[in-house]
Amino acid sequence: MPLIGLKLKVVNQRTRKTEILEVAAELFREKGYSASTMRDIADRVGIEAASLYNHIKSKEELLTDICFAIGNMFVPEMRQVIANKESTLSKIQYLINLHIDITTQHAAMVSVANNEWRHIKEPKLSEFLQMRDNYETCFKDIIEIGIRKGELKNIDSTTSLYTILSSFRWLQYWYKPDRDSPVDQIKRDISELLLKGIKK
Amino acid sequence: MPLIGLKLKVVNQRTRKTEILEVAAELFREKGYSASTMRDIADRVGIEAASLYNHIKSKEELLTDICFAIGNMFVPEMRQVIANKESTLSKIQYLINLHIDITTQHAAMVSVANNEWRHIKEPKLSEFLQMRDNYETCFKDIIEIGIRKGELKNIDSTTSLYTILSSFRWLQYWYKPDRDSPVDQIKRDISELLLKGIKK
DNA sequence: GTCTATATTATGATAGAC
DNA sequence: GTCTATCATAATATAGAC
Repeated sequence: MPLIGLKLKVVNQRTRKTEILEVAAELFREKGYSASTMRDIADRVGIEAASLYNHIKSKEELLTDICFAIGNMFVPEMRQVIANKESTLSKIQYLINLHIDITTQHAAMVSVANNEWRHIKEPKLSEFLQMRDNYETCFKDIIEIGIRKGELKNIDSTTSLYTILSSFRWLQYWYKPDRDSPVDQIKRDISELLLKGIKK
Repeated sequence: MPLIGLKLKVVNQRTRKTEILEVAAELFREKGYSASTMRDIADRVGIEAASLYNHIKSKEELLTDICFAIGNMFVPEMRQVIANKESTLSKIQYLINLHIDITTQHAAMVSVANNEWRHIKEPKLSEFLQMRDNYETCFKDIIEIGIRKGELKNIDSTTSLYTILSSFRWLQYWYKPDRDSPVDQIKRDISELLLKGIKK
């Protein structure tokens, strides 16, 4: 199962809107959505705050676009994983790699989608939460099937799911490509830890 | 090694300041520090915003108090663990239990200390980060000694450390005592997963 | 597409009566 | 210790010139 479909429309064409989105994601990660002002964003882009409104409708549109851009990277991948006939372990292995790839390639946006989604306004908020909930349910189903098939230990599936999903969180803050191990090494290390444990 | 010293001065005496701190922690977790207003806090306490200033100096004092309250729960525990002569595995086991206990007992404050510390102002911010950095360095040393002694697999210690620390994060959002497994079951499940892996 | 100027609203915090 | 009234500031967003 090769990783595909990770590219995102929103960061493909290098338009001004793309630039604003990337600057906003970086700022929202650093200071949080509420503490980041339109002036902050405008400063980094190199224009006046008022000029931003020629490219976007509102500050909240920036947040919503970022969160859905990340969500939309995971959804089609999960569909593929479910459709596949491989073992539970290789499905989980694939999802671990997927999370690490997306997080290291889009660290700022992943951080915003993980931590700032609360500030999305209805009705988009419900849509986002439903997307996330659906993803988690699919992941949990994979774990539960693995337990029934005897591939996985009988650890509570909710605990397993959230422990695994949480365990990637540090990457969005700490992973620096130039300082840390290469991504492939991180994938091997995290997979070893989650699948077989730290104990020798 | 029994868990001791988890009680906190700040939540022991039921004063008005205690109440304000608890309300603030809950609000900061729900909406983030920046999006939470003094009027929000005052509403939940049942007084006017101006009255809060008879008990606290500023909004930022609330944040700083919360973050250091949590930090100060971990520091003496880590000192004890280091001084102890037990095996690496039982030290890690103890620290896992410690994180789960503190997080389930003080979920809102842990969430704030983990996610809102960026808004602490200098010089307290540096002090907080140094405390955290020191804790992480101690934890990493334990892992590295375990690898050298042959108790742990040779997984990159930075990756191991942050993967383990991150893996508890879901508890601060998701753990509901009435809905989920009891804390002791969670401890067993997470320990099993991190120490020996999900694979059967 | 960017600017200056500004409307509108909300914030953290203080002063002073009770 | 709590209130009402208010200050000073800063936020998002819009209008209209260039």
